[in-house]
Amino acid sequence: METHTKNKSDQILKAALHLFAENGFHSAPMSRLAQMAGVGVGSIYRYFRDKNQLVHAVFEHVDQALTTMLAASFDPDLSDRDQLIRMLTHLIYYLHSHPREFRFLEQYYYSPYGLEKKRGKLLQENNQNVPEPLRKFFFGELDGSVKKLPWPVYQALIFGPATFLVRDSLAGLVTLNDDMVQSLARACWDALTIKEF
Amino acid sequence: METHTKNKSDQILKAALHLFAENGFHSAPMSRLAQMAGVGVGSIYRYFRDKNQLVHAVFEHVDQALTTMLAASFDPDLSDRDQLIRMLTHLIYYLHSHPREFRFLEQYYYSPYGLEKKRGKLLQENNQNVPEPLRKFFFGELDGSVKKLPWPVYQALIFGPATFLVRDSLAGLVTLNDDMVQSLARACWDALTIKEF
Amino acid sequence: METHTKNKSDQILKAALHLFAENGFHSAPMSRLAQMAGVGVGSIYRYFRDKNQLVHAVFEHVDQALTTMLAASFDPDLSDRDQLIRMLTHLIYYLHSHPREFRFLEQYYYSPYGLEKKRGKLLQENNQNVPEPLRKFFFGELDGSVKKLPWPVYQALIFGPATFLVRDSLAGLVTLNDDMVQSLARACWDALTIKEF
Amino acid sequence: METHTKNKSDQILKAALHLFAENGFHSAPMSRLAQMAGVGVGSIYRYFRDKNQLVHAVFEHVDQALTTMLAASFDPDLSDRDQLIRMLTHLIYYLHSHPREFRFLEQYYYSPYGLEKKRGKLLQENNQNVPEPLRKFFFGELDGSVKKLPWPVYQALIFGPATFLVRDSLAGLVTLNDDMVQSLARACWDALTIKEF
DNA sequence: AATGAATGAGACTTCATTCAT
DNA sequence: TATGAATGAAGTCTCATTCAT
Repeated sequence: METHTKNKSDQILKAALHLFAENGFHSAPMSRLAQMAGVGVGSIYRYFRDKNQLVHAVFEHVDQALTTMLAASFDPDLSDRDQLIRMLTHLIYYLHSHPREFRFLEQYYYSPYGLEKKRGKLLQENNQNVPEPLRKFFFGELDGSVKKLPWPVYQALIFGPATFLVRDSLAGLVTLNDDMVQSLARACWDALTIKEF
Repeated sequence: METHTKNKSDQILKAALHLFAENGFHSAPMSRLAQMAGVGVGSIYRYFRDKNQLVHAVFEHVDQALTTMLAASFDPDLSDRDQLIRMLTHLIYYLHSHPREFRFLEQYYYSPYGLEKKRGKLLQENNQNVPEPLRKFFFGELDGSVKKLPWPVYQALIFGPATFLVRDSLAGLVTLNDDMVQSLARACWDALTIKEF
Repeated sequence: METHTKNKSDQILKAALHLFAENGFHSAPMSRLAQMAGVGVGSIYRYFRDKNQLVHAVFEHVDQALTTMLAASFDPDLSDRDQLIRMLTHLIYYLHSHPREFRFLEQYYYSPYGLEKKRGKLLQENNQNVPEPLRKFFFGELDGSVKKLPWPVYQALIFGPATFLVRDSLAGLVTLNDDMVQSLARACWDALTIKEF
Repeated sequence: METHTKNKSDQILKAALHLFAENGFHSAPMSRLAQMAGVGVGSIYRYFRDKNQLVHAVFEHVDQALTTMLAASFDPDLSDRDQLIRMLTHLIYYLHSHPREFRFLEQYYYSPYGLEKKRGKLLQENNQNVPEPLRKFFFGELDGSVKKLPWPVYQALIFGPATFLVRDSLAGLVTLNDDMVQSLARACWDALTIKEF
């Protein structure tokens, strides 16, 4: 009974993620949310100032989990190429197996909510959230045969395809399989490296 | 005297695009929309059954313009590589110079509205909207040194990075320049082709 | 093409009767009404000041037809008893075979529309609409074994049962047959006459 | 302190009865209704799903009270004739002294609202609402000199005249007095019984 | 701390009526 | 005379938020 408060706040966050992802922010009344979380409507306001703040809190929560997962995917023994492929593979499978989180993030980023938070983006230049060992993958500080590219291009090349694929998969347009994931991750590496003639 | 305000239905569509892109679907009351279009509220309902239908109509409109632009970017004299680079370049500049359309499309796709329309996606396998000469770029029917890839991977590699970059640009995180656009487009081609040692 | 105007007004009246009876006054938009009548919306307003007046006009129309039918049911050769039975029989069959008129009248009488028109009631004491030969049946000026009754009671005893029965019939609660009609009409006569011990 | 305003749901029901009876369903906006009930608009929707359901709820309420009153009019010591007369007398006086209820019922029955509820009619064959001791009066299971009549005819003869009279009375066409009520109730009995020569 | 009844601003939509053609 | 596009007042209903218990 000690972590009572923490539990209640988590229940709310969980219900919110569920409802937001499934119905969109605007078809997720606080009342239904409270019901789903098993708490009173008023209680939500004890933990979150208002609905806006709740939305942002859900984002932080989901974002945090994603970052943690990415950091855990790091293996110092791998080459840069293998590490990149590993990270992308993990990313794709994670998002694919967490469809609520993915759907939430998409709605969040591309809605007015997300724009308020422009500067909170995961992939921003000196974003403290990026786990140290992965920084070089985010900002293009790789060596060897890797092209010198502006970092935004670098990020676009790495993360654009992965999210695009997961999107199609969750939309039901594609059935994901290992072959797709592998070939996509390898192609991303190819995009970064210099072609030899 | 009849031509000073285009079609009334177009005025509405235009105002809707504006408001939806700027404020999101749910902060765009029909009343404000009518005001911005310079028509009575009731008039909107003469042209569009309800708000939902208006949203979809705006999508069709924007989607159509985008498709037309892409088709116009085709030049039969170019090699596949150059044609791909040209198409991506046009796409990026178009989206960048039509921020309302881009913002609208993103909100639309990643909102419950867009999901209703899942199967209407621009990039779907036998989407009639894809202009004929560009089909090979959408579905990976390129030859030479191009990898055999599942088409969803193919599309992800081509369109993922471009939209990712435009997104960052319009979010104010990046200032787009020709160098970025060129290097991104070239890298996309590299992602598709076989590395030679 | 000569009676063009008359026709148009009648078309409107007819469509109005149809729609009012079927949907109720408030689910009968002028636009649908115009459409059903095959005229423009604006045209209705050339023949009727506004919707209210149209409703009243439909009433006059229906009321007129009913009165005419009743008058035609009079046969000077019959005894008072047989004449009453004949009149009630005709009334019941008429209403039953004109369900739209019946439903309209009921809605009209028991709605605010009808109350405005209180004094227009068919059965009012010196209502000019009551056909002369039938006045004695409406106001109790019958002789022989007929009770002396206040005229409102008189009317209630005659018309109350008939309308009640038709109501149930049109509501689908009862399937009308000749036996019912006959026994009801005879019972009405019995209600008016003195019981002998 | 809790008893000074009955149940909030009852306040709403009462205001609704008032407004519906006086103005008709369609001139009784939820806002005015809320105001009259002394509650916020939103509160109505806590107790009733929508306006339709409110209308039906008012009906149930009124119908219940009427049935209760009728049941209370039963006196086992009276002959069938006296009991019928007593019941009709009570009915007439009740309706006359509850004009709002009467006006509401009429509007309800003869409007699309009532038709939805066709089969809920008070006088339907095996309506559970009919109080047991009165069933024989509703369905014609009387003996002695009473005619064998189809039950719809039976009901029409009993209830048709009474409601007809009250209607005229409340419409201001007649001033009700005991003589009228008595003579009407007796005549109803006469309508049911066999004439002896 | 927790609750949920109460609230009312504001959203969407309908439809009687007008008026320029 | 006939039309129907245009209008906006008014109606129904939702839901974020408050506050007394």
